[in-house]
Amino acid sequence: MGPPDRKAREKAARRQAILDAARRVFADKGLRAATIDDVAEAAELGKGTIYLYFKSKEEMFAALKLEGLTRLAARFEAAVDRKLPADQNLRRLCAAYVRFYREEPESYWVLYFDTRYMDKDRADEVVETLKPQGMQCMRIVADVVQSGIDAKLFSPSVNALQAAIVAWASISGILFVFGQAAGPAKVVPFGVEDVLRTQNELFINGLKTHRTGR
Amino acid sequence: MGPPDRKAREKAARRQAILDAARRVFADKGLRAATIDDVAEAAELGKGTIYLYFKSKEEMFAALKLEGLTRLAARFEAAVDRKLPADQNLRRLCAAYVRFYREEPESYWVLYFDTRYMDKDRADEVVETLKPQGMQCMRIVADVVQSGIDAKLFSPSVNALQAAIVAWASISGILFVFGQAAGPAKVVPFGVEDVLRTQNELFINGLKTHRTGR
Amino acid sequence: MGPPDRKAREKAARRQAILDAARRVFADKGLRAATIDDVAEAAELGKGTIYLYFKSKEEMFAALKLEGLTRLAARFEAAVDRKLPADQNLRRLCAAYVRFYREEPESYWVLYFDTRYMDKDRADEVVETLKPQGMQCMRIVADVVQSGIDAKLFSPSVNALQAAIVAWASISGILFVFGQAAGPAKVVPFGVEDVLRTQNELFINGLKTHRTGR
Amino acid sequence: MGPPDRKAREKAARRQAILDAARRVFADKGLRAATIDDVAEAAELGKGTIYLYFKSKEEMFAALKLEGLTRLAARFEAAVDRKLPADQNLRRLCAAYVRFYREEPESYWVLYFDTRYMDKDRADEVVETLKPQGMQCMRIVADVVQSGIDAKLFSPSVNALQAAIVAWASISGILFVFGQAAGPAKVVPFGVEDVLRTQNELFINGLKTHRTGR
DNA sequence: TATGAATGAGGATTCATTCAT
DNA sequence: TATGAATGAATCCTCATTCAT
Repeated sequence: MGPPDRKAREKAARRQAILDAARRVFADKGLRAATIDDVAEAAELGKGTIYLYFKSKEEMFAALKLEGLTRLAARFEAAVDRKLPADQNLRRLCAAYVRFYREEPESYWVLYFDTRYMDKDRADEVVETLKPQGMQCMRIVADVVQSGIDAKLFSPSVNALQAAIVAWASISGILFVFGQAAGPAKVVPFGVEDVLRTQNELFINGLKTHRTGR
Repeated sequence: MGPPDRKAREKAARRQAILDAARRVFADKGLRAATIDDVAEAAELGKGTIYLYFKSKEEMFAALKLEGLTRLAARFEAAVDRKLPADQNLRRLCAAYVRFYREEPESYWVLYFDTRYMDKDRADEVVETLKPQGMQCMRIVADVVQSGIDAKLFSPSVNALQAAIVAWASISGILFVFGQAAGPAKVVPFGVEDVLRTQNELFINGLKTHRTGR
Repeated sequence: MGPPDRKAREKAARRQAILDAARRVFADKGLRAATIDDVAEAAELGKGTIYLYFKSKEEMFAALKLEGLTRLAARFEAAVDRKLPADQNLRRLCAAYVRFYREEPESYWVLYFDTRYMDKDRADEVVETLKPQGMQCMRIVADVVQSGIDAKLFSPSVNALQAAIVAWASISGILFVFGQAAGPAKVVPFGVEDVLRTQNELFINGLKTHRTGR
Repeated sequence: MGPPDRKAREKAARRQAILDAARRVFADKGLRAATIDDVAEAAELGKGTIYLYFKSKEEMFAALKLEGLTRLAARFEAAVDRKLPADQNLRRLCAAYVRFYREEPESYWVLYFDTRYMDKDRADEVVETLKPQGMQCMRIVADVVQSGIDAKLFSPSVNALQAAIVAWASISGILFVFGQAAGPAKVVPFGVEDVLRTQNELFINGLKTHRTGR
């Protein structure tokens, strides 16, 4: 715990401060319009300093993605109560996701921003970094589903991990589609909450065993 | 049906040719990186000519969105066979969507591109233009769900239109999440088809009446 | 007076119609912002047609200049009444100029637009075209001054032509300076009419013989 | 004074260097044809750098206008010698203006460039900035006229400020009209100096009391 | 380590002019 | 003669990134 350690801690703190500033700026001006200058100003740092902590704007995005995913994982972790039945927990997970979306929308949006437009190499790097957190999120959901299967609440033919992905992607998709300024969701007379509730019930219901199989 | 008619037809054809070129360019270089110059070159036209047909890059995007939605609606229309049971039709609709995504991915991606980053006014305009087609897509799905309810295949407590949105957004979300170069979906050992099949079955199952309500 | 004559007359009329349209457009949108398209539309002609009558935008400007000068000369001609004393006539000329400025401001502005920025050759050509009309305007004023000298109303040491130029340029200068959106004249609490009246009286007074020479 | 002071001085110097380069470029290529690239090249700076010092091309023009006016005010200030009679001082002011025009014509021309074609808002801003300097120029001339009135050299019925404006606008007008590549002044056999001398004498003479008022 | 001035490639858009019909 | 679709050079401005201090 000598000086080099303190140095490292300070460096990490500064890096975090930049990420926080970036998130604020993106929330304000939108992902597209925000510039490095904006971030630097918000962080009360020189523009050049940003580049001491992030090789490029893209890397900053990647870091933000990772952070968002980490925050989401933490919310998921906190949402699950092992003493409750699986369907209850799924509802709680869904609610946790929605709160995440409501409370820090830019953390949500940054998850879906721009990855499709990175170079392949860059993208692969990012994926590599994101893998553990992404997996953890999936794991939490999958575990809940599995516990439901184990408790005979859900059909034994369900693949827990696949179901977790379906849940994740469905909810993400709904939030995404509703979050767009223009989008198919704008043409219907429902709010995002209504649709999410429906999705949740259909999903949970879908996991259960039916008298009449298909 | 004299010359003015031919003029109009030629104008429409040229416009269409530009849209086709644009779609190709976007598929090649990605939505973000593509420039008007690229489109002009692909269309074998001067840069200025593009502006005779589209007031701005944004308007071109809007046109592309509308076109994509129209194509998708047509595929949906063709996919439904009223003589089949509702669950079969839902599977066919899902398959149609996936084919759309496979066969003209850029038509899919352009639907979700950039709307969140437009000015509010511009976005509202675009929404207004897109509404009819968007509604039609939803309608087709909703009608199938309703027919399932009427046939007692699905639970009477289901709201057909909401279910349609859930289906739409879920599938869109899955495609979106899997289409990302980097994304949570990259961390799991399944292909998009597997997940879509699971989603489809869960969804259809979810619509059915259970012995045990929740 | 056969058909070729009619052709020529029609051509001239069309040309005039274009100039009229151009003047209207320039008055509407400002000299700078007006495009050939605007003129064509205002003239209810195709854009290409404009080029059948004017080799270039610049030539159209030159034609407009000539026309403006001709109109001004006509107003000057009409303003002078040989039976009145010279100072009266000078006031009438000044008033005629102001009316010109008030009633067709674009004719005024076009006189001063852009000439400084033409190629030397082009400018010389234009000057050559403008010379007769310009000279005529000067002549009218100079004749009035000369008549005042002859009538012993004005000092015999005055050079009539130079005085005419002074009058012309002074009034033009005042109108110009006051017509600017931003300009020194905007900082003073007088209207253009006040200043013109003052200029007029000072000028006329200046032409008269003083008891005390300088 | 420390480094921040030096920084500020350097920044101001660079800004000034850009303005100087701009003036040179405008003198070379004409106000219209000069581009930001030209200015950047002349200043031996990158194009982007210009935008660090001036928000837009228009702002650079405004700065140039202000600078020109300030230089002119300084020349006016220096030209007046309170110990001399008012008519002498008026001649000296006129001469100072002409020297300004001869020695830095682009400073003169930029004063009259483009203001008529700015947006109203932009123009108002510019006027606001220019007001103090513009007023000072007028003041200097008006004070001289007033001193002539006080000394009974000029008529007591003269309004000093209006007379100042007349003088200013008349001389500006003459310079403007003679400076045009094409213009009415090109048709007469006098040089600008002749005409200015005439204007000067007529003006001064006009200010004096006549035996015969009108 | 921190800075912010400098950079210049890049991109959207405009518009005078041409030319095939 | 009349047209208007096509053109592309020209221009302003942005912003991620570098680098000397």
